[in-house]
Amino acid sequence: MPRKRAELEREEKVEEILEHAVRLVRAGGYEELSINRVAKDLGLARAAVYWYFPSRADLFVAACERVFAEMFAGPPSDGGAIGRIRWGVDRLDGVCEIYLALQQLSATEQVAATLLADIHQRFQRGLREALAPTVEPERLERVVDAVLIFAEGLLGRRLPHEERDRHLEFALAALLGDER
Amino acid sequence: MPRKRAELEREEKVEEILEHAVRLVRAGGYEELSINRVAKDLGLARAAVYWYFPSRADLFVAACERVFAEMFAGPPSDGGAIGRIRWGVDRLDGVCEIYLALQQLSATEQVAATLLADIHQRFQRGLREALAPTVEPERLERVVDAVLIFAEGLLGRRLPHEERDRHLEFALAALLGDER
DNA sequence: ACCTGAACACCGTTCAAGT
DNA sequence: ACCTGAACACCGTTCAAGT
Repeated sequence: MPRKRAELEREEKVEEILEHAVRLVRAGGYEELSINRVAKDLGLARAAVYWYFPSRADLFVAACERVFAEMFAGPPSDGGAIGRIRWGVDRLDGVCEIYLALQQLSATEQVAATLLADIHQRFQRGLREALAPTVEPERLERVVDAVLIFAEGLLGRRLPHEERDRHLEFALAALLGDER
Repeated sequence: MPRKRAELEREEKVEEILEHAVRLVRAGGYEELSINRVAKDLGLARAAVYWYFPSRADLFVAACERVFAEMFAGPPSDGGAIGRIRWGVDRLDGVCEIYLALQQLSATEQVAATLLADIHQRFQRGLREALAPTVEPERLERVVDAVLIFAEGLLGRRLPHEERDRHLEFALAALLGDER
């Protein structure tokens, strides 16, 4: 379908705002992202931003969408199940503040809740793949959920890498059934 | 030690502010607690509040201290290990938003981090007591940590009571060793 | 010691007015 | 369609000035 020139220009502007929003969010989560800041940095009036994004929350969620898309775009790890999961938790830890902010926002903002549900599904798919060879089929779905919930719990702790790994390894051993 | 009249009056004022802060925090977490709101409701100038609490974060943490003290003051459950843990998660869920806000604040505010560490310790003590009869001593400490981390992960999900219990039960069965 | 009023430097959002 | 400037209703914090 052929695009009108006006549509292209609009998309460029959206792109410009979104890119800057991603930069701010990466730097300091939801707190650092303010409509005022975006407008000032881009040389716009504050109100102009609202022509492209209906609210701060919407802009944040749009930026999150980008951040998490890039996170999932990375190459899948090649280790065993535990190696892959550790790698996933590492990736998630890299956007820890953003994830927790999105989680918090999802309590009041539908867009945030929708994106979060989507992210959950993608993690669940990855976990299912990683764990399918090791876990009995009838336990698989519940183990997947449990691992994800535990990983989210770990995230909130903001532990040093090493300690985080210790907890993760222990929980995985228990959840995957530690008869080896 | 005998108290001076001035000291008593000061404590009464602190008490008044703190009580109102607790009310606001209970109603809507960190977001709902604003210095302006406290001042207006109590008929003070905004700046006056700073005579008793150095910042909004400090006032929030002081209010949290109250909320969690009351939470721990409740009667200990009488069920088995799993019953007691379920009961604890229930209590924690009752102050879910406050707990998550405190967790978030603990990333930047020392007072918050200190209180959170204290709360962790109290939960760990409770869990240790509940699990000591069921879990081998050398695994106990790590199981305690894992259960608490899992519970925190559950908290962030804001699931309906029933679904939360399902996940908790599954994780506990795995972590406590499900050979029964 | 305690409190006020004003100020500073921010917010998100709305809206009439311009181009 | 896109953008501005001003306005509204908030924030947290500081500080000189009062009692």
